Amino acid sequence: MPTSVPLHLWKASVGNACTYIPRVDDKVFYFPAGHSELSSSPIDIASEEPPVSVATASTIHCQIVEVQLLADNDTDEAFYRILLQPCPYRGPIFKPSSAVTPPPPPSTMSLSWFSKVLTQSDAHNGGGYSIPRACAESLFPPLNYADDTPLQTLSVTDMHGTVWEFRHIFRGNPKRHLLTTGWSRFVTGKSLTKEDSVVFMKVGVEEELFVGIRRRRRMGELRGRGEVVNAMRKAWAGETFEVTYYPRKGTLEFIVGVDAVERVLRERWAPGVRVKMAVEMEDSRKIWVHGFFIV
Amino acid sequence: MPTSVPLHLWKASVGNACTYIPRVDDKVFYFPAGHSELSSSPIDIASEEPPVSVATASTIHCQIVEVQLLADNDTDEAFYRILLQPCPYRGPIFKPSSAVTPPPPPSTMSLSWFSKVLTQSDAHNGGGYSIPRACAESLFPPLNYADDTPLQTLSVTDMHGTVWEFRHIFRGNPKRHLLTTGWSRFVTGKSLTKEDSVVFMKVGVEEELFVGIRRRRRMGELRGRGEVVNAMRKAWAGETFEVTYYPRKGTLEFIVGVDAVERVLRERWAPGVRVKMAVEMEDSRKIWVHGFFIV
DNA sequence: GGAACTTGTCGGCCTTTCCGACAAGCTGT
DNA sequence: ACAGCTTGTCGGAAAGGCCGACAAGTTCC
Repeated sequence: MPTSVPLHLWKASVGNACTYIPRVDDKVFYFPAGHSELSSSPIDIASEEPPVSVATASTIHCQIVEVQLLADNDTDEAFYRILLQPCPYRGPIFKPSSAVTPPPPPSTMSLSWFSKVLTQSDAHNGGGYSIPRACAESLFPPLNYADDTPLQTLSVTDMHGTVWEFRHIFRGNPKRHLLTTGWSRFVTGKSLTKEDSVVFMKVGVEEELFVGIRRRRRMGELRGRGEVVNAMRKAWAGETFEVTYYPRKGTLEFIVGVDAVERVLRERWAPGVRVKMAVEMEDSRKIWVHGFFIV
Repeated sequence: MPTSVPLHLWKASVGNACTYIPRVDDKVFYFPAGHSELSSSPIDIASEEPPVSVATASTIHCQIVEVQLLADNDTDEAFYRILLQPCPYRGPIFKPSSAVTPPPPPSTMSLSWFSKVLTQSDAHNGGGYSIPRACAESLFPPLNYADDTPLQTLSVTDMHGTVWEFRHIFRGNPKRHLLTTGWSRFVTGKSLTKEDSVVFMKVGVEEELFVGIRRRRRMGELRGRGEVVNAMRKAWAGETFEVTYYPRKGTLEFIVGVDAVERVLRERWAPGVRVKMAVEMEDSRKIWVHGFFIV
């Protein structure tokens, strides 16, 4: 029932809220404890009936059997549903360091994207949307700035294939980019509120435009208690099990690629080690962060 | 490229603007003269180069090879495109009079429909649509008339599968049925103007609602000159040819079922014969017409 | 031919949303 | 710290569209 979403759109849609993107045949670690935190009602492993003997296993090594990258029908949010087969973990396989992190297969499809957290004004007031200048200039077709008030109509496709039209105008004093006509309909249609994020994406040479949504926070991110307990039981029994995960800022990831775990071990990272890393911000800028590795 | 439309919706959509609906294997008469009238620029058969020797043939008997019932992408209008194979006409086949007009195969799918020519107010003023009482009562789900101002939201699918939502309210003094919210968007979306017709249809036990459009008149009804001449040439040469026809009030039908022609002959109708016939009006009412058969 | 009913049009008014003014906040120097 | 740029919020104004009043047109007796 949920809409299947192509990989590149799915990635841009979740942004950096999801560090690991599942692929078929990948080896991963499943963290039951993390999973149980996302249950809609608390799971007390000790008192489950019949007992969940998984309690002592902090992680379960699995291979991914099937991957579905999807968009939620109600909220438009990108999420994944995967099938996992528990299998023995035989320790890290030695690879020459040059081959340790194979570069992702080069995408033949160009994609640029820009996300913005909706302000009060964007979400309700007046019915318009302030487009960050960088977004307008890097994603949308160029306006004719010779005109008095340059404007164009944008056709943007959402994750379900529905096309939305927006009037993009450059006006006011000082001049700024705005979405006017059509924006209000989008906001009500998608039930967007103040702190939700909207992601505009430009794909390929035809420069087709897409739009994704990251919700501020929602009850929906919790999975049914039965679903979670069921997955834990099956995982422990060694049976194939299914997991649904909504990537979201601040939501624990309980499926982690083996590579990532092993890299931590290999690099001998430990609390206190100084790190410097490039972080992609919500608004697409990159910043450097200096700090200490904590856990 | 145009959308394919199921038979029952197609029928309701054209209403009585099309007396003959093509079916594969049907025997029909093709009237080149009628076809040429619908060319975008006049066809002078005498001066066509190379010559169109079809001039003397007033009708060409054909069998239908292929039928496509379609909806125009731009205007939503129902039209058909058929493939015809010219074949010799061997005269009427004798049938016992009881079998002369076989009843159409009983449809397992119920369909009711109601059409209305848009008034000035419907098409522009105020943004609402006056629903004829009979339309509201026979097609739309029953309102709760105990309420002060009964209202409901209708989901209606157009010929391309797009769903439109309309607020249906029963208000005013005297009370009347109206479409308000959503109607204006439909009018602009479909570029409807004053004399266009809108057809609401209810299908099957689930009472799904559909909407079709009959345009008031449009240049588009004329076919390309080359297309028409080409069909005429091929027909005369006995080759399979293609014909596109937009049924419209007052547009000559140049494909006529053999049955219809033969019935005229059989009944010995001639100019001056008195007739009395049931005519289905645009607004779905039936009236009796007394008059004289003219041609 | 008259009463009852149906529905097209209109002006009023409420809601939506488009607009520039202004200023807060950020960036880069 | 300051100048210049970007963009969030606001009140005014225009447009869109919902409303009942009214009356023209129709149907049914």
